[in-house]
Amino acid sequence: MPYTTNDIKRVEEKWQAYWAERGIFRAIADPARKKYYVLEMFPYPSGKIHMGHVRNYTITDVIARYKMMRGFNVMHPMGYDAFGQPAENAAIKRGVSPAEWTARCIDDMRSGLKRMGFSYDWDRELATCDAAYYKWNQWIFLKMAEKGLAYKKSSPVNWCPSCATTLANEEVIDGACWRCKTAVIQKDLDQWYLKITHYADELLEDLKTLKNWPARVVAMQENWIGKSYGCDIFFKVKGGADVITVFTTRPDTIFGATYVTLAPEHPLARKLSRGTSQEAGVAAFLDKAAHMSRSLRMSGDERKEGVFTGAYAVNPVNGEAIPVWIGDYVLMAYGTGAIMAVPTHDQRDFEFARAHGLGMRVVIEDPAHPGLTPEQMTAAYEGAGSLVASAHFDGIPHEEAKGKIAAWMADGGMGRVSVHWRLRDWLISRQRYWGTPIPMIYCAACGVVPVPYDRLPVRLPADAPITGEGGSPLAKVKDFVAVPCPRCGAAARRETDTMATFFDSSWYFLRYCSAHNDQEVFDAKEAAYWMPVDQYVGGIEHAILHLLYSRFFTKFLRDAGLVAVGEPFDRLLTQGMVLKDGEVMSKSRGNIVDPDEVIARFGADTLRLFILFAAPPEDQLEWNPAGLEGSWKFINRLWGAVESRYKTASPVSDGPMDALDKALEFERHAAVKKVTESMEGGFKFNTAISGVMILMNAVDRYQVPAGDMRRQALLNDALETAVLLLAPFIPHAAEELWQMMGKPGASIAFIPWPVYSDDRLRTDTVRMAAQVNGKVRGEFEVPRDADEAFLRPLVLADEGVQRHVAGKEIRKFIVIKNKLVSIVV
RNA sequence: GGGCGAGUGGUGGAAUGGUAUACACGAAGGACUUAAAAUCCUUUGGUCGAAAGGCCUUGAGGGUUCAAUUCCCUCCUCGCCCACCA
Repeated sequence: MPYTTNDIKRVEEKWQAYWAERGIFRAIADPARKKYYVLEMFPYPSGKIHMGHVRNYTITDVIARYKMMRGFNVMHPMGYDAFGQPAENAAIKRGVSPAEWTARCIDDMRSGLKRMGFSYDWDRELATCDAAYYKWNQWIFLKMAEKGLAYKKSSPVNWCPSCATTLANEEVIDGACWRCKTAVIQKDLDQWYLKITHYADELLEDLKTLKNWPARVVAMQENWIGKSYGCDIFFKVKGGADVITVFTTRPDTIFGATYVTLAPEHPLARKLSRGTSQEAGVAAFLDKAAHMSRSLRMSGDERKEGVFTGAYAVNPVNGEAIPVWIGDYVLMAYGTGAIMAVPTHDQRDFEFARAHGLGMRVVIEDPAHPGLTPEQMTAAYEGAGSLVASAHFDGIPHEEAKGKIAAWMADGGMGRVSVHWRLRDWLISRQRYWGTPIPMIYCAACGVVPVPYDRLPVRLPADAPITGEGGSPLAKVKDFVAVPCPRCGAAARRETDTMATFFDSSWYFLRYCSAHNDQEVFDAKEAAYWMPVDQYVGGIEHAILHLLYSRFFTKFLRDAGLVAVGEPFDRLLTQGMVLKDGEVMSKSRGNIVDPDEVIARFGADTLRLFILFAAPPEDQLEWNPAGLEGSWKFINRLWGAVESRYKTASPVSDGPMDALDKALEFERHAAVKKVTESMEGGFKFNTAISGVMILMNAVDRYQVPAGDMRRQALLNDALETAVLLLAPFIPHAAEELWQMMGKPGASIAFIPWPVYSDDRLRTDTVRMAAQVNGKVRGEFEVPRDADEAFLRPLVLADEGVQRHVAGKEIRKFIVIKNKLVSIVV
């Protein structure tokens, strides 16, 4: 009678095969039906699925199945983000080709996913390493190049010496490679970029429309895009023609500028020192800075390194000549690579000035310390105040002064209002093998020539030597490199770098709409129906990179006329991590639990139920073997109840319901309401499941005398409702139980979601509490909607209430209908 | 340094102004059993009390309110993200 391990295996395999054979979850665009596109972040196939995947995809699967029952035409696809470095590492370590290794990992993952019973439309399965997919990466790249949004330039790039490749800014974490943690250094290279900054304003503005994204993800993207309003101010170099343009967000402090600082990479840094006594010192400093890794240079805390150039710059607002320094705390890549230093009102400038004995002048008065002199200061004053020592701007509050001074400088040609962004263009060239070849050709006569569209894909050669040491493996494949120029026919050579893999994942959600179209990047009609993704689910670690790039690609493809929407993901849910013993479950920590072992013992339904019940989806989830057994026990109880108490001989209700019947009906409707509201109000699966547990507790209490058809019918209803409500969570058991109940239909996934009626939840009497001075002193069973006239004598007669009211004056008697009365004495 | 979030029983968690601790796990006691497992029943925030009942309790302190886990202020702790971004 209990649901044994053998039952589980039999039932789960049976329904997985059934779903696959019947194509139950195949999605077909149908304009007559309302669509729902539910998507998880596709996995990198590095082996078998792990608990993080299981959690992510279980969440998505419940949403998909719930929406099916709500009548939506649901698309729920799956694929593999299959290019990337681990495949190359495997090639080096185990001598197996990346293609072969990846194919094997994909097979492992697919079978793991199938064992979980996910409702995928497997017909849409894709892998980014297939030429049928990456051909369209190349196509998109060429389209971007046509619009000037993909371009090549030489510039200092982040270089990981260990991976021997370039990294995007987004891939540099704390100055180190996001993958191997090696310190990243700066290196000049000729590389391909995507002009994401073209969309900076829109990427920022449209964040406001993403009302169903977690606020923190929106905030993170906002910070990342980093729009700053301020001024560019022109400082002429004394005794020369050069002009140093600085960027500041604090034009109100211009009268307090006591020196100018250049980034070490600034074009004037070396030039200005020439012929001065500082020349040798500057050269030494610049050499040192150039060879230092970014993380080392940025780790200087308060020890700000710098050197005087020997030159002076003229402050345009007062004609004062102030020294020009070079400082390692100024970044070439942000603003103009030069700043005006106001040590009294900027902590970094303050520290630099103190370290190098530079001048200071107070220009914003701290209301708490009027008349403060620089000598008395122990830190910069960055707060609010009015201007002093600032010519005719004295006395103006500093916020107001910003605009006034900016306008005044602009009028006088001293500066201009400006906006600077933190966001930089996206470097996509990688000196790697296992990625999409960049479809460009270099011809001595014609220059950089795109591969013609009709010659795509540029296939990745199977035989590149992968050593992991420096340079692009493709450069060593002669047959690949040598190519006639498409324009003049002369001997030319191919680009041998491949694309960053984030390129692949920036549009895969569009490819799913017509996954096997070999004529177009995707079918515009299909995309028009399915897009945007209604619900996207994935890890917070993709809050910036993947989501920002996907938004960028969607805007580009919209401008290219291929898709109507400008934002790809309507709702976003970031699921929490899976922990064990308080630490993130990971292979390197050696604290992983293998989903397959759990499935073998308890089944996929139990695993799903545990993961969903143990915590809300956004929260961290602590792995708990006892909780797992609890979930198994609950499925067992349900199984046992249906098996032993459900009667299929279609009993009909006869006679009016008594109090016990009404109580069961109440619980049944309450459960439907609770689960429905938990789903609609942000997918609170844990409370949804607890709602069904409460119903099952009521079922257990409900006795059906033999032959009592009315009660049997009500019990049947309750059990059917419980099975339906649980169908998205434990689909295998639900299908089996539904079948045991003799119910028709191809799958429980398409049985309409149960409805509840508020009438059934409205009881004749309600329990009310009585508070005296805010403390509960009594409880009453009273008729619904009882008013003060009814309640007052009743409540005041109560012994418990009397104890606290007797002999005191009743000041207030407040009735909150059907909830409580509050007495103040 | 900046931003965002969190802090509730032994544990995971519930409640978003109205009876704090739903639901589950764990624990204790009991039934069944030769025994164990499974299952079922009872109890389970702390504290004082024989009991009735009282007092305390949602990180700490204050405030608003008849009523605060929920709103406001101050502080503490933890987590995540960003960070010499001018």
